[in-house]
Amino acid sequence: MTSSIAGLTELEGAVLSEIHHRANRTAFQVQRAFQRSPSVEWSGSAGAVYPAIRRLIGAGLIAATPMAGGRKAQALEVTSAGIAALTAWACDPMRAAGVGLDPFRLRSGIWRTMPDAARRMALEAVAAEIRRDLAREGAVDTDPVERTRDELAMRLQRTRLDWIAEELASLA
Amino acid sequence: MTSSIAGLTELEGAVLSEIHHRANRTAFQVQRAFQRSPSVEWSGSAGAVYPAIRRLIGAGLIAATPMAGGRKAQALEVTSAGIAALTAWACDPMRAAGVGLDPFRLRSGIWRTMPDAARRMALEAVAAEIRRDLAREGAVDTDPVERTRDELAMRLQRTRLDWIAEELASLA
DNA sequence: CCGAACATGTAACCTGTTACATGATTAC
DNA sequence: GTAATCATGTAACAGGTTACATGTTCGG
Repeated sequence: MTSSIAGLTELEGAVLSEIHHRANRTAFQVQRAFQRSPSVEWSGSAGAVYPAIRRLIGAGLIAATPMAGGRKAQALEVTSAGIAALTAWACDPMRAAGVGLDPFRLRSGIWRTMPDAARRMALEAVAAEIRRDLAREGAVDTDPVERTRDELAMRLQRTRLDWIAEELASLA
Repeated sequence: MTSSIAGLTELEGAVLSEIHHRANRTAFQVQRAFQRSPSVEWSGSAGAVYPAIRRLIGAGLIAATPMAGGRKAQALEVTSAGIAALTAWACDPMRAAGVGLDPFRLRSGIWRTMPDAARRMALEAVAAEIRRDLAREGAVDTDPVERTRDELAMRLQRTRLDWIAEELASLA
């Protein structure tokens, strides 16, 4: 119980999950996973990932052991304390049920204030972008954890498309 | 065109919208609106709102005029440049279509890795919290912009509830 | 041998958070 | 008069972003 971290941040939880549930054992692999994932909002910048991992190691939630081979790489592993923290973070109902930062939702009210022509154009542009996103997401991820996240992202996008369709219909 | 702000942040856009589309004319009213709104993720802290307004004034997107009466209050108004910036911000398809920071989505994959009993408990706790949120949101907002946002928040929560129901059904 | 990918980090900067400070006005 | 609300701000801190620095290893 060396943990000095009371509640994990979203990034810290995501990092723990990345190491524990997915095959990412080095800090670099964790960072790259964030960079490649199109659905995650963070940039996966080194200036965020490496300090986060250092914090987690300091708190005893991650253990780092030098890897065999010439590479400087350190093999990361989530400790039992880390698993407990990760579970607590993932299962906190208050945080899980939060709406989060939803750029679409934030803008939705504003679109309704716009004149019909501009509104229609804006809605159709966003719908096109969402369809592009859905097509991209069609490439199935091999990892079950990420696949589940993609699945929910697609549901969210379909919900948005439905809403846009209703808005456009109300304009016609 | 004194604007030194290239792209508005989410908070800056929300502040402009708050002043322009809703009746909030002073910095204090804007701040309070953020604090009261249960759906917005930011805390509506003075340390965020006041500097944001100062930036927007500096960029010429907001005009501030002293209000009549003893109060120190300044009446804020979105300038024409501000309206243009707000519209551009609201209608940028890339940003509007983004998934955002979704705590539920981030955790969804992790829940699937949990043993059935714990998973069921976690899912039901989150579902209960979502239902509580939906009940709260039932209180209809008088403002059309905020009401639209609430409506979308409720859709999102219902989508989540559906997903949880399917997950629980697959466990049975 | 050379470029791409691996691997780890640091520094300056920006923005949001909490917590505090200050004072005026209004309702009771 | 005194408590609540209005109104504006600052300071210390936390955390993420970009951009840079550094060196290794592997494939062609």
